[in-house]
Amino acid sequence: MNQRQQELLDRLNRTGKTVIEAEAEHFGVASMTIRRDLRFLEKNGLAVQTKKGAIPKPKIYAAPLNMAEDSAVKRKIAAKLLEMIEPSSTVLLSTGTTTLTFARLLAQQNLPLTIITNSIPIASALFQTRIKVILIGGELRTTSLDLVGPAAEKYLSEYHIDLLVTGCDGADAQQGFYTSDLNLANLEKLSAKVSDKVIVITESRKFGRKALVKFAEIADVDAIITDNHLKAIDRELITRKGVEVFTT
Amino acid sequence: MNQRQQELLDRLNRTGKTVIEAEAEHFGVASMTIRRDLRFLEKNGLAVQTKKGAIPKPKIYAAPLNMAEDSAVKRKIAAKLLEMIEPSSTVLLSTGTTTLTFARLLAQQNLPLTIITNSIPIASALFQTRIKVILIGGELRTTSLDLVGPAAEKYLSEYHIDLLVTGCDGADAQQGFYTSDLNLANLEKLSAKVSDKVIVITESRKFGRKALVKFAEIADVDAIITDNHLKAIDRELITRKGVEVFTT
DNA sequence: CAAATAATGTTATTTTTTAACATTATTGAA
DNA sequence: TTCAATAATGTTAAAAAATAACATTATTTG
Repeated sequence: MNQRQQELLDRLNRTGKTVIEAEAEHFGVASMTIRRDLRFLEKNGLAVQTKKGAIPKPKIYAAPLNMAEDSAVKRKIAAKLLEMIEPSSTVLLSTGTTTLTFARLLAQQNLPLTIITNSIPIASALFQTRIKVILIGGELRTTSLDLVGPAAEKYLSEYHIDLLVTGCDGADAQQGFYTSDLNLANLEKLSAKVSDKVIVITESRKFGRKALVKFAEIADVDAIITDNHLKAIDRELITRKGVEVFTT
Repeated sequence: MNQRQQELLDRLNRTGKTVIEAEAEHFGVASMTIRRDLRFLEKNGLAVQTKKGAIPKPKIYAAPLNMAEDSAVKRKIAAKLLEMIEPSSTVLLSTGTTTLTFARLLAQQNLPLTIITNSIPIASALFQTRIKVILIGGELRTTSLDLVGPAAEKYLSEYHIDLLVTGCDGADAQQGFYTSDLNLANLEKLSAKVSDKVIVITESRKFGRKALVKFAEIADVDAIITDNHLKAIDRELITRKGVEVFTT
């Protein structure tokens, strides 16, 4: 990589994008040269060519972040939740793919909020918005870029939260909510304890699937937001326990 | 957003990219329609148009991660530091570009270590390695994806650290080390207090530049690692205070 | 130094993108 | 329901961008 390509990459990384014609002029070279540079950077995994230039190659967190495909169902659930958020409140947003979808939606709004989370992808999604972000410390899970463990619990225990928003790996209309990680289950239990209100957001297909550890009873939560494929019998069971159900 | 756009976005997120002509065929519509869809997705911050299609919008602001250009100087300093690391020790790696370069080097080794850090880029760099990573919680700084503030200090105060490795924004051979953020300075002071040993790694060009807040005296640290352009007079002043100086 | 090689520039050609308008579908009010 | 209004999609010509191929200029190296 030559001097010009180095500088080009630096400028690209600093500004977030580059435009061929402008760079050609800046460096005083033919635009074909910049095109060749961008091809080179792309081939080496440092950039992705766009319409008239390039952007930096999406980096480090890309994989774990993309794994949370923003499905249409999740986006609808997130939109429903958004209606219920009080401006200026403090919301604890637990790790998960549905909660991440919600965070991305939040990032596009202009709500004054404080978000506390144990998920690096969620914290990143809210980076450089009006939202004040507090990341819970703890041990980094190698599977999902989030923070759990006793240290995380200790950290969280000092806070008071208006609203906890969490997802789940499995749910049962009679039994409650499940997750597949013991450490995370402990953190979820504590989260509910320090929060005034608890909302679970989850795709309806999670109902009927149990996972490793139960972290909450149905009656422990105030509301569930899910999609409109929730079975009538499940809905009935849940509302009978005094828990509100919202569907998309 | 209509049905087709939803599905297009889902496919895009699942596969990581999309090609106009292929999608036009898949949906049985004119390629112009897919073009319009991609424009729409781009306008809504969900995708970035590329040469013949689009990729998902990079989920995280890339600049602070990339800003740590791994300069040759920084890589040499990092290599020097690596020689001094005790296996199985607990190292506190503070936020900064030079420390990030070191983290990237660490990720390529196979050392059993525990790294505690307040930097998301550093934690990410060490993701999925043999290294156990503990991320200090706290308030997310909008400039640099790291965590500071009273909560971070409280969290850190519970730990005992073998070695603190930190950089600086400015240094003076008589006065000490400077940073440009008050919150970070407080955290650095505390970090030194809970650590047995302190090493500062910094490019020599930082000497002679003072920044907003002093966070340590020269004599507070055990060693300084820098490049071989450190002025002889500075080196003399530092060693006279009983602080070791290593150069690349 | 001179041949070989690499980098850059130039330009004609191809491909992609856009804009503008035509056509078809959808909506909503009478 | 009909029928205008509006929105979505299709078609095509024009513009812009990207490429390939070759010319020219630097740079290396024996």
